[in-house]
Amino acid sequence: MQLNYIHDFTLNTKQDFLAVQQKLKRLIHLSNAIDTDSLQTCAGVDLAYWEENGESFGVCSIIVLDVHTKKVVEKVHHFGNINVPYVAGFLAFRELPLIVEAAKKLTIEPDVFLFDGNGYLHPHHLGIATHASFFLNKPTIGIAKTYLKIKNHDFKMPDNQIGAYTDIVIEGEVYGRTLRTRQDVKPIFLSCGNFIDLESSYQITMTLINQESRLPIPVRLADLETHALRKYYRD
DNA sequence: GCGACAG
DNA sequence: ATCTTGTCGC
Repeated sequence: MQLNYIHDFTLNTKQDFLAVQQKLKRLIHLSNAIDTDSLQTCAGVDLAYWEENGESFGVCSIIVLDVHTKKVVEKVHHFGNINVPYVAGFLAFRELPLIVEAAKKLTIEPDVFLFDGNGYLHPHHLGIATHASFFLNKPTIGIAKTYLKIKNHDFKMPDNQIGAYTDIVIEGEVYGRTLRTRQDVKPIFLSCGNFIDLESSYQITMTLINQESRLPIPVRLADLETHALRKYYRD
């Protein structure tokens, strides 16, 4: 599978993007069970944006954590131009160029990557987490803060208890789950990225939750880091 | 024309 | 995502 398209500016129409998603869709594998105890490291990925002289810039941060000590073991980032506009359903085409470059700077090869955005929970099962797996060749998990409505299907609110969830089933297929990671806090929307099953994704996500945020630690830290980096690059 | 719309 | 002040609560 040729993946250099991510830097090809001729691939910028919705039809082109759709064609790519349809092809990659066949290569998704969600039956792989991964035991949390067998993991060593996991990474969180996020981006921040800003405008300067009418140009769009972005910075991607990847934070790698030791799963068991919860300590940061590596931190990389990549800053650059943003050329693709945000269109719901096509987020990956906008964010992947910076993500791929940032990932190249990693010396550690994380066992799993957690993304700020959907994975399989997507109209074509190709949210950012799933799409990115084909570049990283590693298991990925999607963590979205708001719900992306698919086929007019609404999500069912889980109980107000840590770990409670309701699966998002659309036309008989499980797309992901609405997950309460903290009590009295809005749920997150979890879905497989690729090369991992939903149950493992759930276990890993819950293992990475602390009192600081409803988001798993690596994603939260990457979010904070991108804001700090933006402040740095702006000045 | 109007509303929806991951980040 | 980003632009932004105050404000409620632990």
